[in-house]
Amino acid sequence: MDARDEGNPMAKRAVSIYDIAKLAGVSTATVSNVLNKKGSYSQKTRDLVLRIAREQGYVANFAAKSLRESSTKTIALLTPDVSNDFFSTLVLKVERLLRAAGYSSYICNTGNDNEREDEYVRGLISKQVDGIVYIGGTTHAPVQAVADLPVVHIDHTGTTGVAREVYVGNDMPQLSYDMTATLFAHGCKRVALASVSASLYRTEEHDQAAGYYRYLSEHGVRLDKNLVLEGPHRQTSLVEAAQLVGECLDAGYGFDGVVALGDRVALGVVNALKERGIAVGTDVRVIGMDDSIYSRISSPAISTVRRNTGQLAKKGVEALLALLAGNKPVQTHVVVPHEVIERATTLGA
Amino acid sequence: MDARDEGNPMAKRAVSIYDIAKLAGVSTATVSNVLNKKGSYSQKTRDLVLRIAREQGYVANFAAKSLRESSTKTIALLTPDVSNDFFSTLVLKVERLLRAAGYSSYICNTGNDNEREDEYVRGLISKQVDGIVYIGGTTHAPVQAVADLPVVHIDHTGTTGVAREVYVGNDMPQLSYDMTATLFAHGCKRVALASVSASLYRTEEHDQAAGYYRYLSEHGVRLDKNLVLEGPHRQTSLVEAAQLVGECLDAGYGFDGVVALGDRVALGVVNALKERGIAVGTDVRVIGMDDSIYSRISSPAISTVRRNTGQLAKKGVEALLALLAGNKPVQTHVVVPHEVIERATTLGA
DNA sequence: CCTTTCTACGTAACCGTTTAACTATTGCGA
DNA sequence: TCGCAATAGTTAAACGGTTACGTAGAAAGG
Repeated sequence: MDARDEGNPMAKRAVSIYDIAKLAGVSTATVSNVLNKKGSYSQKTRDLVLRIAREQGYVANFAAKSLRESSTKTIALLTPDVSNDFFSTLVLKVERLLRAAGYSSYICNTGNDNEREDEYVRGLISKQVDGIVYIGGTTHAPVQAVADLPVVHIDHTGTTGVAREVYVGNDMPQLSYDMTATLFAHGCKRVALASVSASLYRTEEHDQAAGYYRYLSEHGVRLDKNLVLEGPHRQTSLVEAAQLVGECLDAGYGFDGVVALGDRVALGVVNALKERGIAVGTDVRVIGMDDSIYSRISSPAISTVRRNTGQLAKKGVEALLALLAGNKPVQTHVVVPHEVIERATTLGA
Repeated sequence: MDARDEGNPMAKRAVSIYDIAKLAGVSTATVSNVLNKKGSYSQKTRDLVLRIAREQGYVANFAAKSLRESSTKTIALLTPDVSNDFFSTLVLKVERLLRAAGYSSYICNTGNDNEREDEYVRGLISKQVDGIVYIGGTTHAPVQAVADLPVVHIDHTGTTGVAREVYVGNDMPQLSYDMTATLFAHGCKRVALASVSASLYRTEEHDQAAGYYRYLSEHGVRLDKNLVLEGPHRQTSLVEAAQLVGECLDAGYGFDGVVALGDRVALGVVNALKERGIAVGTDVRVIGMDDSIYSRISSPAISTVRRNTGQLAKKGVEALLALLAGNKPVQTHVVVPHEVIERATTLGA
């Protein structure tokens, strides 16, 4: 009886390169060479080894391989909330591109909890990931020093202080500027700002609001603090947004346009307006942001800003692959253009 | 110069147990023992090793550890679509429970592509995951034989033919039965069935519809084929549902209730009805399923069925942990109770 | 004082792969 | 015929941990 067959009969060891070598009557080196198309071997040996490998259902031991090669061909994707439509879209697109490039992805949901994030990162370093992609949101505390891994931030603020680091995102101030401009272009006179996302996006959100303020000051519109609707940051941004808008209306602060920093927020606003019998798209125009499912399922459909997740993912992955290849990135801050999508809530009817 | 310091200066090797042993003047065995709280060592040695480990920023090499132990403490979570609210909730809850039990999760998005799923599974076996959890949807083709790993299915149909396998889910036929019963209890006479989810859930969906048919036959209600609204299965179940309902109305097939197999479908139905000026909740009552975000953001809020993701996750993880511990599962099919949540679309006003 | 039993380590094998370095055989040109 | 190169392999070390087993020294018991 082969020594390797002993022990717990339940736990039948997986077949290894060693077993194949034995069956084929060659050395493990040759088996390895054949399987990796390296070195030299005869056609006959190749066929034999391949046949046996298939017959035995051989599958390489990843741990052994990455221990030896000290490379895992795995990238960690850190995102605050995969159940967020925008983020999960981004995550999925990044994952697809990485897979096409021969990398596996390790999807981590941090819940925007810095402690959990650090815990994750420690685990990831232990797991020897080859790189890290932060997707969405903000990391408030400086991110834990991340060995010397390449890091890419997609729609994410926060720094790791690592040498090889690239940021990919939209020009958020310009984005809210364009949203505001769109409403004024439709003749709106009093435009409110609604921002009630979860605290996840605080820093980013601050940037976002900037464009609203800049538009007003550039166009000589007096800022009315009563029209800046900012709630405490809870999960249900939608319900909260509806509430804030309701309170604003009930308090008699009239407005004819709403810049909503997020489609969920916009949807809450639209619902609140509808409930009060206000004609959305004519009496009050609303624009959201992200071109997420929420803007499309709404009735009336919500105008929004497409942030171009496809490009964000593509540029991010390109940057990461460049870093992994050891190249210095061409630019450390990549800006992806956005696009205003007008629908019923600004066009009316 | 230490031999281990040679080579590419960029790629500074991570500090290993070997380095610590050298610095502490002990053997690697002792270091390992201290770090794992095994074996015996003096207080002095313990403190010394721990201090050096901390100072050097030691982090264990996961590949080496799992190669030696042939266990990764990692579970694969296979789900058709993480951007689906219901699935991602389930995934997140399962992940949290597993982490509490000391397991990492490897989240895989199969896109319900059997080929991609097989590719994933091969990779997972290579990565030596300790177990697999299928979350949501259906695997049409028999799932690839999955070594001898424990497998748990949560809200998922399809078999791996593996020895240690447990199913956790709701009683779907009963669920649609209860949905139908709810509408009839409100006095509805003609109840339609709308099912337009993506093909992801086909088998499961077939089960789902069963309760609708059973209710009708048990209560002597004649089945009107015109009220069974089934679209070709596309992604945008919402738009499609709205379209189907619209066509049905335009064709003059009246109804006063809709059983929608999914909240997205229900939302599409509600939107279509509203657009035609039909009073949802009084003229026509609608009930969805999953208690997802879609039912809550709708205005009017949509009645739905809570499937209890908390329990689904909990029972699933419990079963998996039992299997991992080598125990035979108490039951191979666990049924989690559901609960009808009535909101405005069945209660009116 | 001798034997036994602990305590506190050290030694070395092992997990499965890759790969540098080496060997043996063959072919071929000069 | 000799030398050289190419082909087809083999051997053994290395990756970074864990752990069975060995052992030196101290304490304890008779």
